[in-house]
Amino acid sequence: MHSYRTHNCSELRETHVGQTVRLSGWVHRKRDHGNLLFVDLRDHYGITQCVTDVDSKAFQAVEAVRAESVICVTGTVVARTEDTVNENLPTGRVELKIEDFEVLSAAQELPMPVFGDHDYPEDMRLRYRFLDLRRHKLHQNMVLRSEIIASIRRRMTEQGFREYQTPILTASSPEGARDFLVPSRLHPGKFYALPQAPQQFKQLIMIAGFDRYFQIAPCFRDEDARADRSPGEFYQLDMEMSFVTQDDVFAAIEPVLAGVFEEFAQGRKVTPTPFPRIPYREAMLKYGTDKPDLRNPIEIQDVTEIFRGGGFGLFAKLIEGGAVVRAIPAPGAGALARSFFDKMNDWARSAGYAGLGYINIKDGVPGGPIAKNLGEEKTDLLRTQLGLGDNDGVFFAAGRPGDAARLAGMARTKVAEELNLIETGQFAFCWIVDFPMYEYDEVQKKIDFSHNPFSMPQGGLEALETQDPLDVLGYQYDIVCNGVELSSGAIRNHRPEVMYKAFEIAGYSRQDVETRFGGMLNALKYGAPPHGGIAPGIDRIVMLLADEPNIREVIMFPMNQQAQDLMMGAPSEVHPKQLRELHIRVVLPESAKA
RNA sequence: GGGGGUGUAGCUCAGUUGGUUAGAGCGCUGGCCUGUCACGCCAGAGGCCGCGGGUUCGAGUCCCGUCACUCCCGCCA
Repeated sequence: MHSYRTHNCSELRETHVGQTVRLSGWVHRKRDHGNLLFVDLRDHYGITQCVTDVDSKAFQAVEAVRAESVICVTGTVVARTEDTVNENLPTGRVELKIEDFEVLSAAQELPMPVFGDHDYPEDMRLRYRFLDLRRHKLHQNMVLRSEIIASIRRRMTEQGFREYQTPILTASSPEGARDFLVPSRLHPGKFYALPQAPQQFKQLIMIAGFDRYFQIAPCFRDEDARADRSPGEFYQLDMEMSFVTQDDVFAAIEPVLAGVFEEFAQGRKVTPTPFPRIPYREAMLKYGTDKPDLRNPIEIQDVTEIFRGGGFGLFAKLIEGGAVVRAIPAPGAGALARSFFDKMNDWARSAGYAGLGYINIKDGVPGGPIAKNLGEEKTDLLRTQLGLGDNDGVFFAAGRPGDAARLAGMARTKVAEELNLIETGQFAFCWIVDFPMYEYDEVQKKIDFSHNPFSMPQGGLEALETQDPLDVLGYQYDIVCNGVELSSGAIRNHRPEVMYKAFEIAGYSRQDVETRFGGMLNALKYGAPPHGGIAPGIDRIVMLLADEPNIREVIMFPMNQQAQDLMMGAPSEVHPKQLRELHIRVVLPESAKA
């Protein structure tokens, strides 16, 4: 007989009755009746009930073992009587009568029970991650993550993509996020950087003629965390392809994403391909964001012209100064108490905005200060344009176009949440396309890239030379699911003369471009295929499919919000000898010295 | 760097307008229990009320500061 097990803890059935078997696993739960004792034995696969009584020589030892100890039990599989069958367990029609018992590894008293579905403080869960990972939900999330990644690999490979590895130690890139730096021992004073993404490498792979690349790629960015953004490191399905247009990239990645989501949807609906494509400017107007949640049925409309020169003085005056007014319909809210509208206004003010105006229509009669001052005729115009019913409400966000759109977008989400309008149980995908190449940087008072500077401008060199830079669009796209930005992508700029011009508009000289991106630029001068790609975030895909609100729930060993690994104790101080080897001297900030 | 929330037993939480001895459930320890599967019953141990200062006759409760965790803004081409 095998030293540890003949079966796993999810295998035994009535067909095994009478056999002598051996199981190993963790003591999930004990139920001690004094002279009769049940042990739920758990492993990765499942749970099997083991039983012993006072007549057994193993009884005392089993009674003494603590939960989460690892044990090995040998005994006979017996059928349970009809009244003691547990239909909730796949193994619930049988149990193991313990004849031999061994403790393979005793557990101390637990800081955090594994059994049950209690909530525990996150710092404790992270410090004892190995215990938390034993718990069913988290354990299943990790299995799901593995299956999703396997499915992605299969789907990419079936489409002719090949997986290639790219360096982890590379050069610091001058654009983008803060780099993690690694000091060089052999080259005093010089540093490697961990890749923020394999962006330049995958373009070089295309230039090297490999045609279709993908990688489940680790990416490192030294930026602050969010609930959907783990600090430090994350994974992307990084992909790139040659001789393609934007539509070709969509056609390649859509079936992979749709396929993976359908495979793991468990009854939830998935947007059929092709996914809707929404131009950036339309998204900003209708949804107030470039990552709209299309499960939310509310659409924002511009109502500036109705308020222009009208009876509601505050808005009319703002409009004179260049402001716009955006309307956010709130279906059915008109019948709600005034406190609902006041609460929304308070919420907007607490978010740092001047406030949120409203009209509440009750039994066909518009109420509130805006309706009163605007007058009946214009209020009717609003009702017609927005299609408001007899008991609907509407909120107004007024301000500079960017601010008004942002507030309207947040209000759209807030209203839908408050009114319970978001249709759950589905994955609503869309592409956001036609991002502008440039935007005006109010702080630096100059034109700057709004997204990826390596994207190909629509219209190419001619567009850059003849159009207002702020009107130039890029072959640049995002894919969004349920309001979560899964990825940005682009058709790349593979022509050096277009790149020089694109950077010139943003204020970079030829010399600047060569200094900063010499390697890439050089490669483009020796025959580069037109190419493009995208890099959907793996962690966020798993988060959506696992229906988890926090990215740490789908990462095996995550860091906390302060980018610390509480289990391993990272980051940590190092021995002075290590610093000397690396030619590093630590200069602490004043605040850390005390 | 900034704003919000939380911090009471190992864990989850309650604790009234400031009032005498800070409670419950789970877990832990001991006892009883031969069909449980959230087993049950009895008893017990376990508290710098995050930390520091202040107001007060009196602070878990009020004020100021600080620390930790978390959510958000900035940041993330």
